[in-house]
Amino acid sequence: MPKQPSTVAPKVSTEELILEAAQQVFLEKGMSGARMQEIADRAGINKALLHYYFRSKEQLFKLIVGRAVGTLLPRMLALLESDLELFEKIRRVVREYITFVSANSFLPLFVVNEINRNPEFFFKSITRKEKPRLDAFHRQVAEAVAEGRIRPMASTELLMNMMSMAVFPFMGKPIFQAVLALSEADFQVEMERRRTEVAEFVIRAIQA
Amino acid sequence: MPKQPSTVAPKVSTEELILEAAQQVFLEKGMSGARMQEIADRAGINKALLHYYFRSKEQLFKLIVGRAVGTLLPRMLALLESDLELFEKIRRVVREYITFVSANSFLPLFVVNEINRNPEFFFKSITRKEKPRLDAFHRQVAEAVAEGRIRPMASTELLMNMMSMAVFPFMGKPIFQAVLALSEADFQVEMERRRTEVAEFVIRAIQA
DNA sequence: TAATGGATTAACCGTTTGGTTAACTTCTGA
DNA sequence: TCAGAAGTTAACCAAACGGTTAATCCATTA
Repeated sequence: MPKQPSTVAPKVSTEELILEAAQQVFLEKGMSGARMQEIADRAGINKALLHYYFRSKEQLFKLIVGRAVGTLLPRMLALLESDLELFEKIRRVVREYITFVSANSFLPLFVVNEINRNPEFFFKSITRKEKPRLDAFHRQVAEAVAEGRIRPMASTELLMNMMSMAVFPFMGKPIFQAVLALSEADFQVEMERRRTEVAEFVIRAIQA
Repeated sequence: MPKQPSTVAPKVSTEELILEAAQQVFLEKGMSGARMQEIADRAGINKALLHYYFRSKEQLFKLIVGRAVGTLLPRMLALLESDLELFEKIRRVVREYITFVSANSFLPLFVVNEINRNPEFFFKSITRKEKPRLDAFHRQVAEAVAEGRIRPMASTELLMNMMSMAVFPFMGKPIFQAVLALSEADFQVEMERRRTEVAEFVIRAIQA
């Protein structure tokens, strides 16, 4: 038998331990700031064992980046391409994205950083699978404009606005906290409110 | 005489050369990714001379961060605290911010990174000068709400939305380019449009 | 139970990196 | 004109770092 989960120790595999530790360290410090020794320490293993499982720092890093991008982008694209009614879609997209980012607040900055630092790698890794065409979303917006349900507006602009308002406050959290004098609790309350308010803000801005 | 600008060589001071080179390298690679040797090379000088002017990498880095934060934040706060009429203020803030970030597109990501990596240092460095109270802006929004000129809306939310839409598209540029299939020229056209459109988007969303 | 192969470790290695030293050059002012 | 200060350099150093080696541990199985 390949696994015999003891009743006392949950016994997480060493590989998972490493990946978890690597994710922590890379998200906190970035590629160049991360240290293989620290990853080993947090995983509770030897540094040599790290190279035994993942040949090099770069390989391990690319794996973590792939995981991070893979949990952020598909989530967004799938909802945008669903066949929900436009306003309902806006509400769902904003709500789900803010909820997810709330629980993974270091992820967006990490992903944005790495994609800016190494765009070619990113381009390849997403076009390798299916090219993320937002045809349905573009069409949906164009139709809503044509039917006069919303004001003339490019779907690209709409998308940028939604995503910006959903994600950026988490990246700029310390800045907003300082400038707006928000405590930790204040900030969380604010983000909780945005979960619904951002969508309504967008809808008011676009409806005819 | 302290300076005798030759007619042939403009003769930039070594210190400025270093700061310029350091800014380039730090913005591109971050603190841990930057190399003192590369900064020296780009400044066209010896590495020892770098330490002669700026004792350590950390000191040089803090200087660059200070300069970066100092060119981003005051610009925003001053306009927000000016006594322009609210809608006009929104138009001006968005326009000026997008224009500035267009010309310094690496700066926001750098600043956001560093502030997240080292929030205490940032908090100190801005509260040391005058504390950035946005009293005028908060009051202005509250009044506009009371007078029924705009819908009930917290000024914090309004500020976050404006700033997010102005800044984030530049940080997420490669992502948006990939997902929306935008060429370099397409992207620039889009940003040019946003220079005015974002403000109108905000105004439509908030007006009663 | 002995052999096999994967898992794990301590010790080590070569390179890179931030920083220093000591000497040399250039500038400045008395 | 010349002495001292400021500017600049090549060579060097110790620490940190990613990565390797060779030996040991340990579970499986024949």
